[in-house]
Amino acid sequence: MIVSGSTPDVPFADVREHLRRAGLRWTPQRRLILEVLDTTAGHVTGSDLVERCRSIDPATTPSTVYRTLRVLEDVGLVRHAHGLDGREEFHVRPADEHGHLHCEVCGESWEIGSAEAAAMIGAFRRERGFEVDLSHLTVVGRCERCASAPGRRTK
Amino acid sequence: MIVSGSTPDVPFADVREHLRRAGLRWTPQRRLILEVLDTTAGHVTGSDLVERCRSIDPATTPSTVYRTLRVLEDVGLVRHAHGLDGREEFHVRPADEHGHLHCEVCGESWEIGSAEAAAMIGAFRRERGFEVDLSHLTVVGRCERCASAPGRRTK
DNA sequence: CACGTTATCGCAAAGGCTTGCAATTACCGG
DNA sequence: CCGGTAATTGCAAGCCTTTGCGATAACGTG
Repeated sequence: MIVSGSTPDVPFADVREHLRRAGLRWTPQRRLILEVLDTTAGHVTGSDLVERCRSIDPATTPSTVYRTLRVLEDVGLVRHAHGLDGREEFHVRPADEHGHLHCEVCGESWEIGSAEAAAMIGAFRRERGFEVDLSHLTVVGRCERCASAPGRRTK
Repeated sequence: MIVSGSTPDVPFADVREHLRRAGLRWTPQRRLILEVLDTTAGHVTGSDLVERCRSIDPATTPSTVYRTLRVLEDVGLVRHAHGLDGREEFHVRPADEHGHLHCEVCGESWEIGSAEAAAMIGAFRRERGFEVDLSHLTVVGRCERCASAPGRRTK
């Protein structure tokens, strides 16, 4: 659904280093997961990722995938946002973060660039000392096209 | 966790009318659910609601509760937002909508009033024709206190 | 290169939520 | 107040995700 920009190559050597520094290990499972994540344009849900990994290595286990996603996220290599239904959607951490705009009627989504978000982020920082996590931001509502017509939930 | 304002009384007669107009029915199960929802300060997750309803009527069934929540939301009597983990949190539709701010470190949350959100909502409307759904808005990041210290995920 | 420590894996079970389907019952009309 | 139609309910089964636990295997050391 979301088709974002490039496909940044993740230097596995660096990843391994990243993990090692945190006392973590570099395993074939983690490598596969990261590889698939990296190959994927846009975002993936946990179950999608499990499926994709399985198509490469049928032995892939859900628990390992989900746990690995957390580990990679803790280390800062991966990020997640939430889809329209609240499910987590993962992606390799991009150079410049962005949030998402979801139309609750047609289900389409758009990216919110950091420039566009600057004003609101600044406002929360200024008035609350709150540091907004842009890549985690999901704004739901109705897009221009759907805003005119009535109706609710498509999904 | 969230303890919002008043406990608005829902006039059941009106609700019944609301439903009837949409060709829907007023059943004891729906009444119980709405009653519990109305009695609850702040937001509830689906499973919380099931539990609360069960403490009143042990015969309460999850599927009915979840389905009823959707129906009530479609009719406009109930709304939901997303917690830190993405789970839906329901509440009787308040007179004035508000969004939420969640600190991903300490887990605390605050309300974003419509006045405070006006600028950002206006910006999306102006620049994208996008109509933001404030009561569905969940902004995640780090609160003032937690922003200084490092660390990730508390939960 | 073998060994020990301990992070990680795979499994199984459980919790949260959704969905198909047959039985029930709210509601309208007579 | 009775009967018929269609919305709802309850159940069972299923998907998604998390978690405890024993077995496995990275990785650093000797």
